[in-house]
Amino acid sequence: MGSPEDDLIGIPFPDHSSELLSCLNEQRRLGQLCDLTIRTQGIEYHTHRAVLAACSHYFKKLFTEGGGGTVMRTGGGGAASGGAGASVCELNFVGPEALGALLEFAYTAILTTSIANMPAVLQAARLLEIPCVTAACMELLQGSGLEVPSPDEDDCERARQYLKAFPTATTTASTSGVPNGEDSLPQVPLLPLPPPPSPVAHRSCKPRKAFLQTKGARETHPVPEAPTVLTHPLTNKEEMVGRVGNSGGSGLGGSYNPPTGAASPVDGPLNSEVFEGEEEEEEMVYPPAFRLAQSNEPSLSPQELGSNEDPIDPNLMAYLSLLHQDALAPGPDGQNKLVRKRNSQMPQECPVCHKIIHKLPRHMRTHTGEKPYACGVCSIGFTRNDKLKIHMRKHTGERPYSCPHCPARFQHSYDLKNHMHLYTGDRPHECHLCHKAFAKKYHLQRHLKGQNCLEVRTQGHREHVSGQPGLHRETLSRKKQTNTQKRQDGINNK
DNA sequence: CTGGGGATGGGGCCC
DNA sequence: CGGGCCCCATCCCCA
Repeated sequence: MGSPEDDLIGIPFPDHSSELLSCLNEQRRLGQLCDLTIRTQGIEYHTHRAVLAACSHYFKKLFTEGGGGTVMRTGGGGAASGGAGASVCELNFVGPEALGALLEFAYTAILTTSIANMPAVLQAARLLEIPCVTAACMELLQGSGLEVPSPDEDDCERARQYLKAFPTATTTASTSGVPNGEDSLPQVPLLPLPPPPSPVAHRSCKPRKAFLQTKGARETHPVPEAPTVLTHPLTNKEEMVGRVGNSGGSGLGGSYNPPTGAASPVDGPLNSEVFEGEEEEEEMVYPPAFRLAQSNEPSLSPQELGSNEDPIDPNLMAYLSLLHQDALAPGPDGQNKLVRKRNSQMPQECPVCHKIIHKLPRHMRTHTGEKPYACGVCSIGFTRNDKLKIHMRKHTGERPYSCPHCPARFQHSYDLKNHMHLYTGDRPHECHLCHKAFAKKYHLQRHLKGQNCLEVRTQGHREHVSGQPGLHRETLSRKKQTNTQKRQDGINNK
């Protein structure tokens, strides 16, 4: 009998985690199985405790160290009925926009927010103890030359107090789950609420405001801080908005669409900070992915550009946001533009994978998933025109690379090069263990990876031989002989 | 298991 | 600064 490890196989399902998250997000959108309602400044969000606890240390403490676990049982009965009867958290120390963005992040791994709202999101991420978001926001703000706000002590204290008071704070919500007035929700003894302006509003955002004004790209939308548009194509926001029939909100809360039917967060206190005198909506310069999503080009749908199954790298979002900023950069500053232009011609470090790339825009399409060049025959999309051109050879039958020694013709130059190995006898890829040589590197890799190399097998056994009595040296040597014989036969046949 | 062709993706370089 | 080409890597399929 072998060891237990011999009997166990592990079958990976790489998509499982993303699909799981996607399902949870769907449940959240439909209000299904939600066992918690978060309320902040009159806005309610239905959500799942487990998801929050998995993302946020604060929520984890809230639900596990406090009395949340026991309370949850009281509200658990309603969970299956679509969130009715779920527990309610009052988190008035976090603004609705920031909370919406963080919830979106928790369920999609995509942080969708505006540069202007970034400080509020940062503060919320700090309070809720979501380190990766905190780090990403700080990096983005620093990279943008914006002020990184220091933690708000008042909010921190309120968060702490809420954490302490939580065991007695949660209870069942109204059966409807809809904020249909001030139903008798027990309130957590919190510090006095600040006046309506959200944390965003009362923070030192004047420089940012001026910054955005000089960008001249803020608009007359009801939301003073539209989410960074660059994130739109990379989340399936349009689809989501469309599905719930909310055509109005482009803000974070609006995109989240809390299923309560309550006033959209876009109508929140932030509106008090509507920028004045910015009536003209300038044409925004979007990154290619967004242009595609906006246009009628046939290649990409928003889902293809980025879906829940394909969460965008935070660094990519930062890059896109910076692109967006560049697009909004003040025109008269010719020098800055010159610098940017020159930089764009030089090899640049990819903000996502950190490789040095000569043609960064082209490279970025590999991260955004943009495939603007679609085959007219089979509709396959390509990131580059030259790839489409090569692909078209498949349909046209064109084989421009012909072998000088035989009638063989190839679609790809590299295939011809591989083919030429036949005549040169060149086998440049040699196994360093068994010294078997291969014409193609991949064959060597397959040789090693597939445990085809006798030496790999042998070494592997030497390493585990003490723990694996089931295999004997005798067997190994027999196999070795067989393989050697086979190789000899092959050579002789040739 | 190996060899060969096909297909696709990505980077560098030149124009 | 994008288009086009070349080269390379990787994977798949099939004999």
